Amino acid sequence: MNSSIDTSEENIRNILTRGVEDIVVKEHVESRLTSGEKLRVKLGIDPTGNTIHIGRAVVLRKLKAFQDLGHHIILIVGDFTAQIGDPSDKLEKRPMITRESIDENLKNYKKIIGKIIDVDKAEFVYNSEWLKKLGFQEISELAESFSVQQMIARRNFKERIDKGQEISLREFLYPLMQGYDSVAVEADVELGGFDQLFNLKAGRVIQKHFGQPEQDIVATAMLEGTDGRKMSTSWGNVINITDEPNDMYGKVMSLNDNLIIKYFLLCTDVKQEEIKTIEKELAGDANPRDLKMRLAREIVTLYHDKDAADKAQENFINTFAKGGVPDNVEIVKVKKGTLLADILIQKNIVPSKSEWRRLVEGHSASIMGTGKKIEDQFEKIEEPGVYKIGSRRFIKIEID
RNA sequence: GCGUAGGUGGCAGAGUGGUCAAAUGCACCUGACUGUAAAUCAGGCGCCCUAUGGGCUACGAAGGUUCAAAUCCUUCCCUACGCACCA
Repeated sequence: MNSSIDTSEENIRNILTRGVEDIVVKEHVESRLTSGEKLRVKLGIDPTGNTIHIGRAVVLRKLKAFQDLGHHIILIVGDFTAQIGDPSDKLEKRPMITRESIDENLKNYKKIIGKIIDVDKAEFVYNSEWLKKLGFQEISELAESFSVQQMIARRNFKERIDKGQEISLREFLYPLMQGYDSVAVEADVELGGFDQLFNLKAGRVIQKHFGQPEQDIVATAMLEGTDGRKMSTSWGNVINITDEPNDMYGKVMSLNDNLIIKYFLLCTDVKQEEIKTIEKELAGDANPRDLKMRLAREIVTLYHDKDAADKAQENFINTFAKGGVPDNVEIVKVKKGTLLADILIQKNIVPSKSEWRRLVEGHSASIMGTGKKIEDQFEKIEEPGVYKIGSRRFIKIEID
């Protein structure tokens, strides 16, 4: 019995339900959590990205919940596996990554991840440490535990096969490696996104092979991006946990209405009963905007602080609801008579003169407060003021 | 290695000598409408030029044929699929 372990029923229930898509051997984890043992909780992290978005944060927050209960958390840095490319979240082969960029990224990663978990109390290990040492004999033995049928039945692989796309044999080895990680750290529980389920389960198989007790698995729900599609950096529908408050707030506000509840559930600490109330309000005649504002505040507070959230909200209301000026507008001093287009391009507000011409033709540029639209692409700056281009690009111009 | 089909704008995908800065869809930008969005409708979507016009760059790379090439030829590079090799 370890007295530092929190075994309260409510917390345990929360940890096993909220944002959880699937649990393998639910009763088993439940009883272990209740037992007061200090569990070794594993999460594999991918050191290739340089940002963390709130979709990935879901599983990290789950890890944090385990940490808060007093369990030992272990983050496996997949430096070895990254060289192969995890097929779980892609329908295509992933490019392999170099050693140097992994080191570089980890430093960065730790800093970011510190916003969620207590990095000092967490254990970080590189999986190359043990995977590098495996010889062909061991690998063959590991491979014995899986069948080709199992592999090709996986959704990701199956889709690729159906499309006639190539699957490298080494991609089949990925689950073996991730599974072996569990053996190396003697994991009691492994966390992961629902898309990882196959790999997570592989850990059980391999642990069994090595005579270890099988780990339990907690697979978290997947979070859609702001537009409702899969969250992906290349779609631009991503909220990064390192985003500036105003930016983060704005992105949450641009969320599809039907994702509000899911975001509350997966991305905030708002109590579940309270979320139920919000759900009712949403079904009633509440303005979704207001609930979204609440959501945005919660999220900004989580990754920045309450003060930043207040300011971001004020800024949002001011800029979008009232059509005012955001508080972080860039200010430039220019000489009277300067070509407006030159300034805008120089400041990267507008990418090219052609683009600027189109914007002017579309009546998208104006001087705030004066109601003056800019109708001439060769407009010269005659008066100071805040120039608004489109709905969200601003620049404050002062006469030098 | 042999064979086949291909490599086109952010992506998908038409075009196969001039009418092609390149259809269409997605994404993106702008306007209208709204409740911040979404949906819808309208416009735009290589760059440059004070321009209902002109120039430049672009269809894997390099050369060539032609008055004219994304389109034809040559070489090269790359991708997928099949066959062969491994047996």
